[in-house]
Amino acid sequence: MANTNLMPSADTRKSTITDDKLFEIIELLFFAYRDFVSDPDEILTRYQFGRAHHRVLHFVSRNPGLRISELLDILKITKQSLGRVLRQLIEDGFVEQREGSTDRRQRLLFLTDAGSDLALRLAEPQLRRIAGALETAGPGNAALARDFLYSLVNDEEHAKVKAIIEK
Amino acid sequence: MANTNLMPSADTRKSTITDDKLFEIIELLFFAYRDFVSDPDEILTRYQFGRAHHRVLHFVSRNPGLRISELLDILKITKQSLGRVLRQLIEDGFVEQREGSTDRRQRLLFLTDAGSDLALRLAEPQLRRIAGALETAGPGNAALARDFLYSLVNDEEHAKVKAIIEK
DNA sequence: AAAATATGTCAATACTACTGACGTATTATT
DNA sequence: AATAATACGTCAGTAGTATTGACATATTTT
Repeated sequence: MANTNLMPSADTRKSTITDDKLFEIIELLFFAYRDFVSDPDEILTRYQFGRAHHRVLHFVSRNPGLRISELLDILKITKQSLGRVLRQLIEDGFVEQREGSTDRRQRLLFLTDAGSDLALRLAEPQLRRIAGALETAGPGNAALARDFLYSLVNDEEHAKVKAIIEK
Repeated sequence: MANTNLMPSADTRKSTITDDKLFEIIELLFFAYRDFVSDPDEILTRYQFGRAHHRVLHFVSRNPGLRISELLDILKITKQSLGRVLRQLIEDGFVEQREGSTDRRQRLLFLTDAGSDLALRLAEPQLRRIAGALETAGPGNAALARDFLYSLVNDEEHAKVKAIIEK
């Protein structure tokens, strides 16, 4: 399998941007994400929690009454993976489940007061980091950053993502 | 621990951007990264590899002759974690180690032809995704996206990251 | 009554990561 | 030449996240 020619050279791809510039952004996405999650990670270890717990706390915090199936679709993990994480959060008193009022099969998710507090403490360094980055990049660039990130998301997820982030 | 007041409200933080807009970007970073790594992940499973293998292939591909210690500093993982991943990549013929010419303690890392091929195949969907996002966002925004991501990186890492991405 | 939905749970497995310690080869310092 | 520092490898033990595939229950829809 010498050269399968899976990557056309820059001039055969209709793009004005060089591959070197694209590689820069690939690497910056790695570095940015690495540091972006490092602050919450540090807090989470004190609770014996990991990133999965953070994600649940975040999305339930932003969407009280979220259903299990919706959370699974957001996180793109399996029921089993979510199950253990959710059980720990409930046992430790950060998350509550309530029966759906119209559909009693549903287990709607809510944060307790302790859960809300923790979610805020986890969000705080990330909010600070992003606010700082947007100030460095200059005002008015929040929309550009948002549009760029949004375009990175799979097309078929766009509608769902839009519905989730716009509160 | 009712309200520890760890998050000042928007008006006490000197920022023109509302928290809601910042939360949008927090969530978009999650969704963008989730989908950004999904294509390579799918390829990697065929080799029984994971994301850590991808990262090694990527950074060695971009920096032939990289030292173990440099790679550890980039990935921010421990020697032990890197050790197993590297051993698998070497056993499977994707990575080679060579003694440093001036310092024989060093194990300089290089990709084999198979390793280069795999690195390219893994990079290809990510290059495409980013090129597409930058075209959607409009030309000239590559620099803005790059600056925004760069600002998200820890300040004390800026010099190192700059040196790595600018090839 | 049957089918579909929402959720929970089991066992087995694997990837990534950690801490802490110890060992070896090589180079730099005194 | 002896000592210290560096670069790397490796051991054991543990933990968090994730998977597949199967099976079970309660509830709602058809």
